[in-house]
Amino acid sequence: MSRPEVPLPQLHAFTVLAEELHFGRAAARLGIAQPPLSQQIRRLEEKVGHPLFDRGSGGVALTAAGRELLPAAQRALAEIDAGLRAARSVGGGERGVLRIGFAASLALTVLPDVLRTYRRRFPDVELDIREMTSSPQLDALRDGALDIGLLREPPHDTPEFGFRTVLREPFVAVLPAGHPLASRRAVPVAELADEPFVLLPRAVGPQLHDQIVDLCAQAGFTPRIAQRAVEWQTMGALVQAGLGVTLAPASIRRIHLDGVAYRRITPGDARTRVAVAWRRDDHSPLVANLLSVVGEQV
Amino acid sequence: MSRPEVPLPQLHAFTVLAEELHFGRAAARLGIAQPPLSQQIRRLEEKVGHPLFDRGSGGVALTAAGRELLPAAQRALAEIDAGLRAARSVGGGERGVLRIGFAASLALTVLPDVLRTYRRRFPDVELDIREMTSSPQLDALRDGALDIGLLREPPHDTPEFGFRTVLREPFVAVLPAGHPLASRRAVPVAELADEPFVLLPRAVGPQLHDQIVDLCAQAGFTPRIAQRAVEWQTMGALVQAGLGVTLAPASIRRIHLDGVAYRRITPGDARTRVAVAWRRDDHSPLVANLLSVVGEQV
DNA sequence: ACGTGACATAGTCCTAGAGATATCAGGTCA
DNA sequence: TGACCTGATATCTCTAGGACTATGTCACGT
Repeated sequence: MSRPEVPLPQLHAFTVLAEELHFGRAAARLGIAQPPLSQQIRRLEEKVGHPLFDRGSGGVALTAAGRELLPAAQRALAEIDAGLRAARSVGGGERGVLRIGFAASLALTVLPDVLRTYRRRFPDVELDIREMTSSPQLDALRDGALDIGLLREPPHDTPEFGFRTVLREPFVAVLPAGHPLASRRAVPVAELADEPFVLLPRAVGPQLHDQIVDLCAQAGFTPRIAQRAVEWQTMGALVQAGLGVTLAPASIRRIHLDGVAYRRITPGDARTRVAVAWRRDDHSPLVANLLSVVGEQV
Repeated sequence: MSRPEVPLPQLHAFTVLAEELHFGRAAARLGIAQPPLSQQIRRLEEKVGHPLFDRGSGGVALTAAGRELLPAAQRALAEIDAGLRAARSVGGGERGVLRIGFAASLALTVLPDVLRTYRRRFPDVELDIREMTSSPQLDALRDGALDIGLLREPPHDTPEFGFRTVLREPFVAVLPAGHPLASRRAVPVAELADEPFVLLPRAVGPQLHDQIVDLCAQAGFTPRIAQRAVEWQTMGALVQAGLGVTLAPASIRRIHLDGVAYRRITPGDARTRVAVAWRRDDHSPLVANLLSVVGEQV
């Protein structure tokens, strides 16, 4: 493809004149006077090397050469138009694919909230959502397999990534409804010392796991872990069945289960932090938009 | 389709840079220095409203918006390129459709000569060739159903049409080989006075028909027409079968038939004129080219 | 620390394109 | 024949685009 020979405005003028077949009307449609239009056409004809219109008495008509050029010119103009529109919509983050990783513990709380808001603002963005634990999320972000991570307790010594806190939530005690402690408004953590615990496997979320264990340690005991479960629903079911109790982020309340009680704990100052993560050198508008949506929401 | 927003050179620079992914090399390919290329890209990005390239360390890469725009820009440039080429080839008469009408009597002589030469020079022109008698040819030319006519004895009071003589040929006598006159080198027309004649129907070619009858009249007789035939081959066969003689344009000699003799006539000064005809206000390059080919050939 | 490669920025120049107004020329039709 | 429509010409102005050279900045490798 060599350098362009003809300016686009001339091709545009050409197509309009080809439609109108009348210099005056075509010029009006182009918003210019008639003489400049005559010039544009003449220039174009000079560059093509042949007349494109027959200006005989009885009006203006396309020549064979003009009929040959017209569809090409129309397609080219349409291509550019569509291409610019597409580039703008993608560039503005209105369209595209956004790959989001999320920690399992957010599946029922933060994730749907964020997605709902984002989809309402950017309905044409395709969302590719994958459940992943924290460190694989960061790995995937690093090598570009992921655009956004949604995780708990982000590390803070990583200038490579940006983090924005979405939620800081306290912990609650999860008890069988019939448990004696369930009659209290708030449960002192120390009182759970002798209870069997249901907990997530450490590998699934080391930060959260350690935070819960720490809570117990601060209350003066090491939890006896009777059962492990990955999903919060499963964990709820285990508690319901009386296999143990647990401490969990407060958003677990959204899982309503008969026979399971959620109670504040004392001390109640511990918080688990949920954040979105992104690669700092990723300036994709999709990411920026998601972050701004998150920002509004918080 | 509204007025063009971006100049083509910018799109061209964009596609080249997208291929090279290196400002220096792309500029070299474009035959310009690097700074102007940077400017072009910057201007384009401003008009699009979003960056098209990521200039991070580690080289230049297309952004999502750039990836969106690239194929459209390439297609548009290719369209224009192809469109211009097509228009030029059609405009130069290198390509297109040329509709030619011809009189039956030229089917074996002038027509193939003209067509052969023309096809060699303009192999991409599609030829639409139809046998037509003279006046329908002129009618068809008039209302644009035909581009070129090839006929005998064109009328001369028609400023509407142009005519160019292709051939002026004498008449010959067509005789059975065994006929006494066939032993002569030249046949006086007057000697044919008592012979039965084979002639074309007047409606098929009034000018030629009348010219032959006139030849006889000048020799002092009115031909007795024993048989009519439209095609020259048929006429030859009739002569061969001894049903009569005839006078015909000399190019009929090209039809070699055993048992048929062609002889000069005396007086030998009568000529029949073959001409190409075209509409004077038709400036099609196809027509012009055909005329110039005919001009060279004569 | 220093050179080098790669791209951006600044400042300047030139030209082609696009626009306007005023006027001319060739039809058509009343 | 003269008014009118249509397109072409002539002339002028202005601007944006495209080009250059020189210089700056930043990251990277020795």
